[in-house]
Amino acid sequence: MKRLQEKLKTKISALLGDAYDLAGVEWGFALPNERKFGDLSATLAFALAKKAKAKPFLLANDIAARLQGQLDEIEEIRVAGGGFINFFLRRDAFLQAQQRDRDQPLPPRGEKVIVEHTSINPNKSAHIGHLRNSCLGDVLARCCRFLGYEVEVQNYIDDTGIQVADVVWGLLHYWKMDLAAIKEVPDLAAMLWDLYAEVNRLFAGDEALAAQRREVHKKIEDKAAPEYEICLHVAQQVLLDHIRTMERVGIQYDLMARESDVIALDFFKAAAAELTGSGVMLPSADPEKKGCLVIHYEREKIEKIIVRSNDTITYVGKDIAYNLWKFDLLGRDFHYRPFHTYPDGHPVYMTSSAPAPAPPRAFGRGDRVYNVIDVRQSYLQNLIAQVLTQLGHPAAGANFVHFSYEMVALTPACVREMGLQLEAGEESKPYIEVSGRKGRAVKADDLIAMLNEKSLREVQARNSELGADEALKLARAIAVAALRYFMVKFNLNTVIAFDFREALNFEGDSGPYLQYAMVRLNSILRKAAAADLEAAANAGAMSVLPGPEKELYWEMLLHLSLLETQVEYALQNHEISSLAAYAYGLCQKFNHYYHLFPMLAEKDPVLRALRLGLLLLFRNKVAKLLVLLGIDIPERM
RNA sequence: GCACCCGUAGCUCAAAGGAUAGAGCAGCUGACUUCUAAUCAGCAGGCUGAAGGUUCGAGUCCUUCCGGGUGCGCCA
Repeated sequence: MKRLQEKLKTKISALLGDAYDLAGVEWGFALPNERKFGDLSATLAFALAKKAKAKPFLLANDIAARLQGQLDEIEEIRVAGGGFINFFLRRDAFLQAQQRDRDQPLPPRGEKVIVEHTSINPNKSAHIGHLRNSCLGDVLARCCRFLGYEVEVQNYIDDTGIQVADVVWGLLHYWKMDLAAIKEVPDLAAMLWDLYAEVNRLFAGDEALAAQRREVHKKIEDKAAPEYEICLHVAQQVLLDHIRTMERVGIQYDLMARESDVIALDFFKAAAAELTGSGVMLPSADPEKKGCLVIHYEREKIEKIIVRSNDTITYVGKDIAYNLWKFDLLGRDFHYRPFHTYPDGHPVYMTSSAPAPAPPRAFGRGDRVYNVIDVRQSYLQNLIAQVLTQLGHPAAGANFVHFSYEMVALTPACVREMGLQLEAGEESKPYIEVSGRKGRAVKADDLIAMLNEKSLREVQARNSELGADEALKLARAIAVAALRYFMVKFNLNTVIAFDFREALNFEGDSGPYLQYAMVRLNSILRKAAAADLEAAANAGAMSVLPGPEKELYWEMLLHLSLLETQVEYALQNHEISSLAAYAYGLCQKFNHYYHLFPMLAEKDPVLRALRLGLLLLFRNKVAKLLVLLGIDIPERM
């Protein structure tokens, strides 16, 4: 469909070139929401009318008359709605083209995209807020791959920050554990979840304890025993826990980039030379920030401290260096070591500061960078984009994308439901932000467990003859679909006020609905094959279909043809949710069609072949779409 | 104070400046002896927070106001 639209636009521009001055006129095609307005609608007359100060309706009529009969793909052109030029496609030709081209992959783009997502502090289990991040990032990466980009997924591990020191202090001085005892803990991340919340409560009211925490942080930075070893162990174990959690929902990484390596390899020193040399980073003129090096943030006219008066580097400073590296603009590289291998054989590498054999593929060197980070970090992300441009890298500045999304929050009712305390004044709030620090969040593993449990009950109720292992496997696939769909179905700037009932929904606008449609469709195609009713990829001419069915058939065909366009739209407009909506709409259309027209029982072989041919095309397109959403299609449901 | 986001059906959300603002959930009717009812068909539910403006056309863009949220630290 995308190629067809481009082709038509070129032809139309050529045909009208003599009569109209199209230079600078912005116009395009849209799919009218009702088929009576045609298959493609052009707003050309409106755009032209604005420029020529003429009546859109008259212009549209003239244009339509000039184009009539000139375009091979078009059956008819009509003018409606005061100036819309509506095109009706030649349906049989379109059907044949769709069936012919359905397995053509998109050509490689020759560009590398780096997607950073997840990036959870390695000091506690992941929660639902992190799941939104990872699901969005994962679908984003899959879309880029689908569109022909080389994709590298990075997960940034802040293993040196104060939050890790928090739990190290807690383990060592509050729970009085030593390294050996800590290594014995089976589910460290979940245990630290509670510890992290508890120590933060303690620190809040006690300056002496807070000082102890800073002391622990300093010992970690100085690599002092046993703090440093405990820190390393904690960060590694928690990271493995995160990897396990995300793997459960089908999310994988290529590279774990550690902040400790950014520091150890002096990345900032290289960045600082550039920043100072170009005058982007300056000593602060503010007496309160005496001795600090700052960058002026133009958008809000404030200064951001990059180097503190004690010469230590702030988080932004490290992040600037790291992002320069992503674009290969730093002149330095990490070392790399294999870290983990997924069951499917996919390896994950970890950065390292110690020299190591070169990995089989080069990391970094991105042409475009997506940082999937919630909207609350916009200020810092915008600052980084500004700095890239100021350092003389406008291309990098333009290709540095903060893939920003709103937070996941809990409703006060949800907080109470979990047996947690509400603070003063929170009862009347619409929602309360999730916080690992306060221990106020739904743990990712807990939510997945609830989904698995509910899913298993549903599976057993419907498939009593299924073995326990099979049922469990099926239940998990359904749970993952429900979770992933829920996490991406909202617009990015919609705050998700988390609700157990909605997250656990398997009906209607949900992941399992999509799976169910595909399972049903596959079942029909399986039975068709068994009954020697060959489903032909080239099923004939749809013009032989009777009226109402023809319209439904066409509706599905037309929308199926939009897959590539939809993925490009989702990427360009940062609306992953539009893909979920697209998938849902397609499956709704299929279910509707299914209930009206029999496939296997149809006696007329011509009709049957047409219907089965549509199912083949549907399976082809929607299977690709569900891969993008990370939703598996089970054998049965 | 400065910057950003949101306000649409009872609830949760869609709507790519376009044609009659759509879904799901909840409610009510109906459809399994027929390709899987995790489905489908139907009913009901709306002055898109308010007022101005721009436009052939505004839920969408601009201005102001009202109501909510977030960010702005020598934390990360």
